[in-house]
Amino acid sequence: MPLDVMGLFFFAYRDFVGDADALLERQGFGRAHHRVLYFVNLRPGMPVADLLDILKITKQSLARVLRQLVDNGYVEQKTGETDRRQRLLYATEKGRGLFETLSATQTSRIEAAIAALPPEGKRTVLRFFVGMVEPEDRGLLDRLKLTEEL
Amino acid sequence: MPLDVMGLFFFAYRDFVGDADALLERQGFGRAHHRVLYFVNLRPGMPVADLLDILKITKQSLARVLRQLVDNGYVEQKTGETDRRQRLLYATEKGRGLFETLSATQTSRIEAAIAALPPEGKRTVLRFFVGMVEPEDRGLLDRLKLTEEL
DNA sequence: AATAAATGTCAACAAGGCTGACATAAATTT
DNA sequence: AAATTTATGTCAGCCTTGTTGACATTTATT
Repeated sequence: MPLDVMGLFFFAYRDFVGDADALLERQGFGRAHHRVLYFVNLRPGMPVADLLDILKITKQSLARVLRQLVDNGYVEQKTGETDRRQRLLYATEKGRGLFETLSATQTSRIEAAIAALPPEGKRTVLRFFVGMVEPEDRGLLDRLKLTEEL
Repeated sequence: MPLDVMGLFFFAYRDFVGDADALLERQGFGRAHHRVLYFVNLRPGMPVADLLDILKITKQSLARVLRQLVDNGYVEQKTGETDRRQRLLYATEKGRGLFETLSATQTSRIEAAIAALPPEGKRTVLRFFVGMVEPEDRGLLDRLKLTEEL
């Protein structure tokens, strides 16, 4: 059993998400807000349904977090042009700023970890991650343009 | 910004921990119970303080989860021999069985992901994980013997 | 004998998951 | 045109698993 992979995966993720926690708390936000900010920054104009699919949470859970982000001016919703039922999500200038602040420590942690690897290290790690994702969701990774280095 | 690493890390961890969720629910347990089972299986005889340090949660949070595991016969506590204040944690036969059931799908997912990598792939991934962990906790990884393949 | 350490316990609270029910506007189908 | 489906929102209540603070017990250390 690859117990070492399981354990190190746990520790690595624990410290990866922990980076932003102190900063988030100052805004009265939590990890759920961070995840939304990440995806809204990554692909501006994403409809609510896509975000639900990605986060694999219920619309009621998302609604709570999203409302706080909208009310505080970090995210804005625009009616879709082709389908006017959709609410497309965009980070505001303020939202992009917060996301960059939250990402700063995560970025240096990731870059340092990759810099210590052999030449093809980053590609190998990314391929491992893709391999861990449910096959039916791998197309989503492509659509989000997360697999362009592979 | 290594946005791709952040995103793929999220998806990979989401599906990794998701594997056990359905099985856990049948026992009335959650992810917190799984984490405890993992470490107690990995290093039997671990004192409570070490587990608190690893999980980075409060003793009150751990106590609730631990009590359920003990009450249901998955974990047992033995008084430490050298220091009789300690309660050393051991998985029972039942606890080891549940852990193996929970790990089965995770194990195949990990092994498939690694099999698709180049020869040194597993080492590279493990080194990345270690690099993501807080330097002050890397000694703990060694003590848990999670870094033996490196 | 006094203090510190390892653990447990009670109580109250918060974040962020969940379900179920219902509402509205816009698109699609019949 | 009417009926249905889709995308989204909202209200209400529940659960797990985090949190803090206070206090108790047993054992080790000073």
